[in-house]
Amino acid sequence: MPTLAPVDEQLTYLKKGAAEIIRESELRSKLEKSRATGRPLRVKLGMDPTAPDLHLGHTVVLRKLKHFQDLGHTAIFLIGDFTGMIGDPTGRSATRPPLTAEQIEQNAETYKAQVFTILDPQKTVIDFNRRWFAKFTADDFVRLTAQYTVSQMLEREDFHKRFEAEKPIAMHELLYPLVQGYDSVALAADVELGGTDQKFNLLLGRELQRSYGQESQVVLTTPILEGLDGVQKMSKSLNNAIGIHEPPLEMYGKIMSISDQMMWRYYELLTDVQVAEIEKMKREAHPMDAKKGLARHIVADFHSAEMATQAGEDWAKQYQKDETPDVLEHVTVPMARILAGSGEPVAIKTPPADVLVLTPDRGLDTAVLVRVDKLLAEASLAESASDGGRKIKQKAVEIDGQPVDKPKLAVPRPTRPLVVRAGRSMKRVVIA
RNA sequence: GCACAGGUGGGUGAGUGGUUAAAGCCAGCAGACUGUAAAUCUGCCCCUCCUAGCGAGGUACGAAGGUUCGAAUCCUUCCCUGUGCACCA
Repeated sequence: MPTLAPVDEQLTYLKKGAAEIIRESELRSKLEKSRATGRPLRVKLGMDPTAPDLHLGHTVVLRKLKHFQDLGHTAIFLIGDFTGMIGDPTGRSATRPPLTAEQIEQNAETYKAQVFTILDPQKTVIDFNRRWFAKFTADDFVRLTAQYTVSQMLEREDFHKRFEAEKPIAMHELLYPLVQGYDSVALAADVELGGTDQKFNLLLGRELQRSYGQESQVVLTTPILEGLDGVQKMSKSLNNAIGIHEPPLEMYGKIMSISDQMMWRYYELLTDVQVAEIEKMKREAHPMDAKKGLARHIVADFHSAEMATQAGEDWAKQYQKDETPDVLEHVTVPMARILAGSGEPVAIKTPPADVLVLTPDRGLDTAVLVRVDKLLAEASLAESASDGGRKIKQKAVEIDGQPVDKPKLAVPRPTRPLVVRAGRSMKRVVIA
């Protein structure tokens, strides 16, 4: 194990981008002790394998774990396969069906892969809380629940609010923090990381450790990243998220669409750009250039520098110059699903008024008629055929650069790929 | 178990028998504008079909039945949530 860096240096590094550290003095003394003994700190970050697709919001805390890892401490990524089995009940209408063991395993695998886009696989300890909860007896459970009281539990803000508002609180929801807190006991964690929304749970871990005769962990929270709207937290279900596996151009474009104000927060929480440098850009750089820089940083992190550059060029083509990007998402649409009428080839020398004939096809004799609204729906450029029809009416659709104002399109055979644009999104569509 | 109060579109929240795919607001989408954005203005915002039209049909107000020419609106049963009471060998 290499010698750990001086404590002050470590602290500065770790404090950057942290929302709160409870308590900093304890972290300092833990760091000091660790440095003196050469024993790295055990740093825990837990996630439930319920939503297997990570987005940039999740990476904020992962990056913090990485920081600990960079300093030579032990990063423990805990997959809450037990807690995941219980099922997170926050959704109001339907109780989520409990995940099966297979789903959990599957999710855990995809989790690992995604987490390693940030963490160093060689140095990361992956653990599962099923490892200890599978052996938990009813006795153990009673002992665990006896460590805490209902009123203490109700201090938690969301429980409190729901209680006041006479909204339902399921029993197992109350159990959740206890179970999560016990993970820290089982792992003998020195530090636990989490979003600020996890504060209560993390603090509970401290108390439980004390109850079980351990030294309390230090809690370090990271801010919850706002999504593309700049207001609500980033979340897939709120449709304001940037997934870490999104294609470069899409990722780049989404970052470019955030507000100027939000971009600084993204700089702070999602890049390693120094604070001083960020401040300098705020004063001197053109917002658009700064934002392009941000987009390039982030795309490079999850793809590569080359792809980031390519995405930057393509983005400029699509949104600034109104050209077609070099790298475009492909999608194949089965002809049979989008046919208009019988699907019999028709003469297009004199096309009906509701049929669009693309310029290069003008001289052709026959073609098959397809419905543009369905084409959009099948290519995921519209939510449904109805939605596609609306977009056509709103003059949001272009095919090969030509505005579409008709419900049908003449497609000659053999078909060629078409560049279809619906509003902001654009795809290369192959009709097969 | 009993009583009371509730369950409306992605979210809020109107609507108590009939110009209603269901007000308003928020979110979302599209167009104009722009520096990508923000702000602003305009249109859209369940699905399907087509002759693409202020077209036709089908679904929709917890669920299922019923009353009625007609129900989100009335009745019945059921489900779910909350509160109070009861129960607690």
